[in-house]
Amino acid sequence: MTQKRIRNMEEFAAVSGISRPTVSKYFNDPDSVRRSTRARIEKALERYDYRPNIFAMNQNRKLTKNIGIVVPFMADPVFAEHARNIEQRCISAGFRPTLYSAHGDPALEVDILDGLRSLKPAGVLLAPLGRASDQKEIEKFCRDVPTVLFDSNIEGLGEAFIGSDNFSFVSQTVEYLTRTGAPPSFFEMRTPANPNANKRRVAYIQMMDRLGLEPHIIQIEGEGWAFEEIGRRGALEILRDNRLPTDSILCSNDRLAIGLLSACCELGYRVGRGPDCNLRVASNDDHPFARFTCPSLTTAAHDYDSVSNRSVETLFELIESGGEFRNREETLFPSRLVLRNSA
Amino acid sequence: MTQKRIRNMEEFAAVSGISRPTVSKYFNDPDSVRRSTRARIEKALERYDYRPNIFAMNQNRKLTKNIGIVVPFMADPVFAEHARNIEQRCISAGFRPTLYSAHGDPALEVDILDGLRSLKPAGVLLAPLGRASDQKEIEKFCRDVPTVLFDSNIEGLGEAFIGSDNFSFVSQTVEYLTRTGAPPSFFEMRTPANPNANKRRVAYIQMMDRLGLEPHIIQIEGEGWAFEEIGRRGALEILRDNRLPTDSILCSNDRLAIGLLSACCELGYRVGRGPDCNLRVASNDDHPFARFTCPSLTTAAHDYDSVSNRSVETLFELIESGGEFRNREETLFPSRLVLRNSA
DNA sequence: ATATTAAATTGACGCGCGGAAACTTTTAAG
DNA sequence: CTTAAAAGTTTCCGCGCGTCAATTTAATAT
Repeated sequence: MTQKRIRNMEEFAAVSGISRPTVSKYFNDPDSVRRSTRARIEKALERYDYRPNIFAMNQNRKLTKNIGIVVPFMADPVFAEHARNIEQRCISAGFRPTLYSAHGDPALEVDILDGLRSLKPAGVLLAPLGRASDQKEIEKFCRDVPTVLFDSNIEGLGEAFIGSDNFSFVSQTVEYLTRTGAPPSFFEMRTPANPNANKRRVAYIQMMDRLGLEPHIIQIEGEGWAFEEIGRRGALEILRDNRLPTDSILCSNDRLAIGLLSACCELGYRVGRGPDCNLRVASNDDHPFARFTCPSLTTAAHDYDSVSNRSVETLFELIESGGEFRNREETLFPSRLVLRNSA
Repeated sequence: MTQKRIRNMEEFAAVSGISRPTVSKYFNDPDSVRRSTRARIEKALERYDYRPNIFAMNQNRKLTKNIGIVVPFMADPVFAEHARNIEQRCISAGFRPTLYSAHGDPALEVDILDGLRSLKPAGVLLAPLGRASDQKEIEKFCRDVPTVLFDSNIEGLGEAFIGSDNFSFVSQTVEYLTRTGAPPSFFEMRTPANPNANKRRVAYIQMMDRLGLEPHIIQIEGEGWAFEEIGRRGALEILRDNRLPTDSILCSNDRLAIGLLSACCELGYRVGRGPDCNLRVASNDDHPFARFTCPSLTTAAHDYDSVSNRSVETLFELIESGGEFRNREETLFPSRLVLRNSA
């Protein structure tokens, strides 16, 4: 089938009967050449499996087709899902996405951005670690590379932010819990890694005020990204010491809730809204595993698809408009309450 | 601090007082130059933040410092953990790892390998999808690129395989369950995506035979990588139809077990080894969430660290020995039984 | 048919680096 | 102090492609 191996664009241009500069144009943008020549090139492409040397391509190009996707913690399935969505969309748009995880480590996050810079990416989608992030370094990076932040906002960084509306989350869960039973305490880490956590606490207080109820916040200790274990340990203490004012608890996020449910299980608490239950647990995120906890977790769901879709769209707009927006827009998507069995 | 921006290696060589070819040697291998010159270069490196153009570097080099890491499904925290380990080790060895997930899609797996090929990687660590993988394409890839398989073996593919000893898993869980109670049924997918699943079934039968017990295999329907949901649906049927010969069940893997526990919770089964329990559930893998299920999951744990460490070491050996081994070795690590509360 | 415009060709240069050859300097060994 | 080996320097070429200017060819309009 393949008569001879094509070594470079020169040779490929020869066998396709088109000049090399035109072939080069084609690979940069297939629509930039006439339909007839495009057809000829693609016919040749079928017979000879040539692809331009990616290193030589990117060497001189001002802008590559590379896109960096950086998430804070890949072992969290939420980010794996986001990554999958974003990756696919980038690929279909003709870009070359590369996925990175900071694995919860701010130094690694900086290293990733550093390495990314030398890939001359057309743009970067960054879900930062948050509080732990080295903001100065990220700011430096954003000056050099068109960057869209998602999931976790850092004021002023990046050309845009796309995330979820934390108030929408907490207001719905608080409203539901108070309407159907006792008002909830708020269960969170004392020093949360993620800025969304702070907004959720504020939203909780605001909602309780609005309902004329006394907010009650339980802050547990723990550093790092092992939220389940932190939630479990914290919950064991809380439950043993009987520090809950009511039978209702709202977790800042699902991973903490998973840990809390695990603690409930250990201590023999019955979680749910049945008459024989002694605790109601709700949470925020709709983690992929929230469906499979015991009992299944009532939670406010991210609009994952919208967030990742809009993130990608925004990045494309950013790239097309030369890497800068006039003003930094923050897009927030509301949540959807998912009623399951835990509350 | 930085007097002027360094544009290329030529300029950097000038300011460091070393000739360009020597500087080039340094960047290929810092130990290949004299200590004194290395010191001079690194002193210059502190004052000027120059780094060689990665595209120009890789263009002519026969072998790059790139390493590809391909996992079948990143939303499975097991692979996220593996990836983290492997990434770090590659970086400290001076390589440039890039992480890819096939997201359960065989076509994407092939695309990833295809894209990887054009990165001229020094080597690739591949955890294949398994049954669904396009074996011919993977074979082609392995001919071009030094590849080490891990986690999931495909007979004859890659220069080596590093994984876990499935017999070690199942023998321990079966032995434990039979020693402490009724012999277990084996709960698995009828068409498992992963080849380890088949080996586990065989091991189960073998162990039951050895103990003079009748094996009982429950095969549930379901395609894809949403194991938890598949396990849950399957378990709901099994439990409703009362198709369990004993009160003991061994799941092929933890993700199925998580689904099964979820079903148990829904149907009000009490899982555990207490006198008031009506089901014992054990499993294999020690998934990061196995600690947090209700009840916590008794399972045979992968020696994750050993597998990922040995995989990386093997790949490095492979790279140093020119990309080929005399014979394909398969290294299997035994499991460790983790007793928790589900059995 | 001719004028106009769009697209392709020709020929050439440059990107930043790897690598080789021939030569010079430094280092270590006797 | 001599000598050979090791390391560094100079000079050059090539990698594969982007890109540009000048030119020719093809498509579209008048």
